[in-house]
Amino acid sequence: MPELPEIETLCRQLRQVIVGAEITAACIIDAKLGTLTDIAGETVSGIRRYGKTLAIELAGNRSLVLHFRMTGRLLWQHTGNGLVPHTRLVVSFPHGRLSLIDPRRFATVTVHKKRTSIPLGRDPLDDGDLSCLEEMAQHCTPPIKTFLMDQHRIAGIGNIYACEILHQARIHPWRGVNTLSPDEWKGIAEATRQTLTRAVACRGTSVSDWRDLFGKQGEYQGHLRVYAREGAGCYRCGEEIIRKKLNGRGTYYCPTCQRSEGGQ
DNA sequence: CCCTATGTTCCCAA
DNA sequence: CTTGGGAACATAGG
Repeated sequence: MPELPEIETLCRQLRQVIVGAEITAACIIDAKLGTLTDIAGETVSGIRRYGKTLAIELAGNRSLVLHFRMTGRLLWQHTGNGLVPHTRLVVSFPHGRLSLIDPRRFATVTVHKKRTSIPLGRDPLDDGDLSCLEEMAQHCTPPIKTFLMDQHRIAGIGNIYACEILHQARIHPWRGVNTLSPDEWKGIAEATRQTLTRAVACRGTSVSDWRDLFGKQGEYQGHLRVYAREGAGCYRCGEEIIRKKLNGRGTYYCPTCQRSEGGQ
């Protein structure tokens, strides 16, 4: 579920709520998550994001590292009501508690020592300069959409935003990366920066499960131009939006706006 | 029963 | 060795 804009939303909201606070207890509800070394008594010193990975940094130079996979999310509650369905982990603070909710149970939680070093590619928001992408692409041939979603190259783009970025840049998802011109790369970099920035401003995309830290839906679903719009008209040219599979993922695009050689 | 789902990793074949 | 595809993970919803 959550891609870069959704994790960034959680990051910003968590900074307002738990930085400087002391963890009073951490309770694993779903044994599949494994066991957490004791973090009770630790103070939260900061929140960081690495692509789609979220790290809650602790003063004792460890961090709680979360990956939400498909359906994971976090919920902050001031009051100690009953657990909402699918709660897998609860971290308690004096002024409220943080729950990890995850119907499909793919999410992971680990405690890392010191500064987490996670082998990920460049962050499209933190490192504004994406000109390195063109260079990386010279030595490989995958379709541009596959390339954008490869977390070791650029970290944070998933299926929804890959589709949206390529529509904005007017590039066909199947286009081989080694066939793109410098101008097209500029367009992709710009579309990436703009799409992700706007999605963050909207607190993410709630097409199904996604909710922010306080249980509220995001608003970017109202701005989607191709994702989940199969058969509907392209807002730019009126053509019907197509959906085909690429690497097993539903891939939405406009066959007119995103026409190009080398594609299906 | 069928298919789909915002992610990642592993296995196997070419 | 590399690349690409599919399955697996587990669950809900249409």
